[in-house]
Amino acid sequence: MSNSISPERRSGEETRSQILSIALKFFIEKGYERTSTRDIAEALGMTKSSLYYHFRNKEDILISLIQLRHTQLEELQEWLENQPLVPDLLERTAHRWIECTTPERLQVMILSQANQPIMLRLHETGQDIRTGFQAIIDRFVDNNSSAEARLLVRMTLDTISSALSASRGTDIDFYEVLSVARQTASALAKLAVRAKSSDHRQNLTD
Amino acid sequence: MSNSISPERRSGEETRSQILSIALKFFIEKGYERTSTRDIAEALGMTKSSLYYHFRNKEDILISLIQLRHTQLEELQEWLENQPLVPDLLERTAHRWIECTTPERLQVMILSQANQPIMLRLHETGQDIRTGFQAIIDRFVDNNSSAEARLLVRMTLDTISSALSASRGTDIDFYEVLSVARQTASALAKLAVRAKSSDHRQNLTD
DNA sequence: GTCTATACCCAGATAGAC
DNA sequence: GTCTATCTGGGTATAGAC
Repeated sequence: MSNSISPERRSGEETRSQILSIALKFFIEKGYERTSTRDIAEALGMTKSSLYYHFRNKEDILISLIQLRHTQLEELQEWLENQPLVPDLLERTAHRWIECTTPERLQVMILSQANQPIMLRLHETGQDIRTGFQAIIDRFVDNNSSAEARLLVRMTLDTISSALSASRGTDIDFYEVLSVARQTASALAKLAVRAKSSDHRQNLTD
Repeated sequence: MSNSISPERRSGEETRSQILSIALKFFIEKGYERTSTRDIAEALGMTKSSLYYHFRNKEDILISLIQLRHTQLEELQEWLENQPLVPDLLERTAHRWIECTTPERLQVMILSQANQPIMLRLHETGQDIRTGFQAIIDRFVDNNSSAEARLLVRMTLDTISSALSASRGTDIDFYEVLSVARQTASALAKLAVRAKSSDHRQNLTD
């Protein structure tokens, strides 16, 4: 994580993670578009063309950062598959997702929120977190569910994002964001479950 | 709002709003960074340098679009000043804010969410919506309030954003987003009021 | 395998003619 | 109010040094 440049040659993997680390720092500070490959390269004591040995292009660096979250999503998916579908499962799933959020992960979430055009392109090729979420959401809603119920389930699992984005520009810290995310997840889970059961009643009378 | 280009000379204000209208369309479709000034200019049958007569730079176009929302925020502020501080005022304020949201406003919200580095810079100079929100939030919380209570109030007023961002990439429509925003605003308002009164009890025992 | 030099293209922006 | 010409700087491709 150090900025100092070792005079000796770097090894491949190490250089790669140094690039990612510096890039995350710049992307958060100045934004992706306003960070030039030159900024990143110079901070590491190399030229910008060297970056192109490790990454296909600038966007590839951003995507690599964003995809660091995938492992935890897969773990959540795996855990969820083995759980029985009880009424409070949605709330427990949301809390589990919040629990495994580290400060580094929050920074990556900020990055994702700030670069939605790129997230959109990732979404089109099915490589984004949101697509991974879909599998989880499908556990809770089906084709008969109303749009409202589907949206409420998604929002229940997305309270970290909401809390994070509401906290932007304030002095509210990491733990308070997570605490509020937990509280709102519980409240929204109740709404979602209620919407779903009202869908069910609706369908019976059809 | 028409795309067709009139052969005769345009008048100043008219050209300006034509530029804004086309720019909004491109920024939503392709994103701000991937829209070139050339795209905008050619769609209007002019050259890119002509744009610089009407706007200082490309960012100025985006900022002008985003600030179209300000009027409604001021109206909300004015209304709120004349309301007595009763327990359900937060919920009613949130609903009122949701009620005055048009489809065009939602598009501008998508723009704001997608361009957070620019929003951040606007925030630093106090020109953004979030700063305007602060005055409203101050009506509900004071310096004694916990960070959690402050964040919950902010989230209560921000449910359109949350619902909108959760609906991205789905086929959920405008009215469903607003309906869910209303439901979650009511649930969050209750959490916020509860957090505030628990702060109060806390302060009494200090 | 790791990195540099260099050249290219395109986008944003400016100056000044009409 | 709009144009042409031009500048600057960033991302990219490639050849080749170590």
